Amino acid sequence: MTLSEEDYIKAIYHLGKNENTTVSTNAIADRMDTKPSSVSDMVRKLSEKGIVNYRKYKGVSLTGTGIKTALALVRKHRLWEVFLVDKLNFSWDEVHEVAEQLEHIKSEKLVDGLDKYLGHPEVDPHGDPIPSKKGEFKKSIKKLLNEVPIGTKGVCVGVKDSSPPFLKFLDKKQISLGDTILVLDKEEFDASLHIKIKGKGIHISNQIAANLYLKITE
Amino acid sequence: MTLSEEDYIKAIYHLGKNENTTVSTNAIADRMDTKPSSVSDMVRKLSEKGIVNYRKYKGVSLTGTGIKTALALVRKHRLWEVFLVDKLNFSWDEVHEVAEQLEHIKSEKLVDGLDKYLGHPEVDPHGDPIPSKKGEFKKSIKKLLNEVPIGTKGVCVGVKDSSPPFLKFLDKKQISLGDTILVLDKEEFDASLHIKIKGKGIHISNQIAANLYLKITE
DNA sequence: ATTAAATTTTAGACAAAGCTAAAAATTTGT
DNA sequence: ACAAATTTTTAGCTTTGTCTAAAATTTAAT
Repeated sequence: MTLSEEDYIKAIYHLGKNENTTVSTNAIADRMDTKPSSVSDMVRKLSEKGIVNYRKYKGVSLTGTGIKTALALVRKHRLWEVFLVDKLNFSWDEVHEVAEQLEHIKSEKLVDGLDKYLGHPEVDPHGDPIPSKKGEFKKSIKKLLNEVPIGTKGVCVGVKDSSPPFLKFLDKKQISLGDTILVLDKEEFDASLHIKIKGKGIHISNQIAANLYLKITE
Repeated sequence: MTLSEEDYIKAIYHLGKNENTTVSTNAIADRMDTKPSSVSDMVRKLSEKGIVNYRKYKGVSLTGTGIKTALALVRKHRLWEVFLVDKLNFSWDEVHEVAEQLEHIKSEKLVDGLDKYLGHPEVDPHGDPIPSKKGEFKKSIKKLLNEVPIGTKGVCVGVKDSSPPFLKFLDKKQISLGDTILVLDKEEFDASLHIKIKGKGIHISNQIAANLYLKITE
């Protein structure tokens, strides 16, 4: 399996999102920053290898083998992201490019060792789930913080209101993208929230919560 | 800098060992398990890029830039080896192949972070010195354990007598390749040694010491 | 439903890195 | 010193992955 083949497999996997969705040549070319003609060539090759299902002009989808390969790559990518953030103090937004390289390293022992060393994490720093060795993983969805039930745990992945005052407020409260948030309790009176973030509990208004996106795995 | 170029640079560096020694085409081909004709091609390319000095039929040597590149690769390789052994419990002899892949990952922040995370190690699990970020490092030499002065610290890298009884003895004493050994004291009477290994002090005869190779950085 | 627009595939080239076989240069043996 | 042996380079071909331009197919629009 070459570098390039692996990149195509990942692209097809991410574009196919939900299931065995069939993906268009142009979509792949766009995502990979290459030309449709190159995609045609590679897709034919992957098809001959039994990694994708392909009918000319009709789009492409991953076979069982293809999905397994894709999940192994995603697993590696996300484990490395956890490593970079947890152990080497990379920040949320610096990890992707490096993980993109690291995911191509071939060594089963390395991946297993890393997984164990990191304590078998279930999500990466962006809140996306990490497939198990067998390829199992939970789906994750994005919701506004004020819409989730008590007890929900997730990663803060975005803001709805991106005005400077709001961002400044978040900064003051020490809430940053990538932080894990646990919803402890809700006030009935004003729908304000008690949450746990960075190890300590804080109290935020419903209005704040209504502008924070949480990625949760269910 | 492509993967392949980096591999050639490392090969030339290791063959040139001591200094700006000029290296032969055949030697490179042998070490890299490729053909001399391929080496000729690549060497011409590296020469055009200012990474090696090259005169047809006269051999090749690294330029200043070339040496800097080589040292950066060696640094990465050895840091990863330390990571694999110290953090992921790889054994002495499993690390090379994986480090060979990891050394090609491009990210200054990653290398610096790894170095710091590992506590700025000075030698890899084989006892070979790790170049600093600036490319400085101590030479290392191999000596028999009974020939080094008190206070010497090194890594056990080999045996002179490889007979089963001796190896069995080492096993019983829990002395393995890759262990760091510190010479604590020498008995004048029988030249036996007190050494520290795996955190605890033990006592070994001169005869044993005379059959253990230590790699020390001076 | 037939043409126009968009998408996809093919054909032909190119660069990187390798190989084989043959030519050129260097080294060695006598 | 000169022929033989060795080493190194060149020439030409292959594979992988890419590109451009042109052809084929599908989709959309009137």
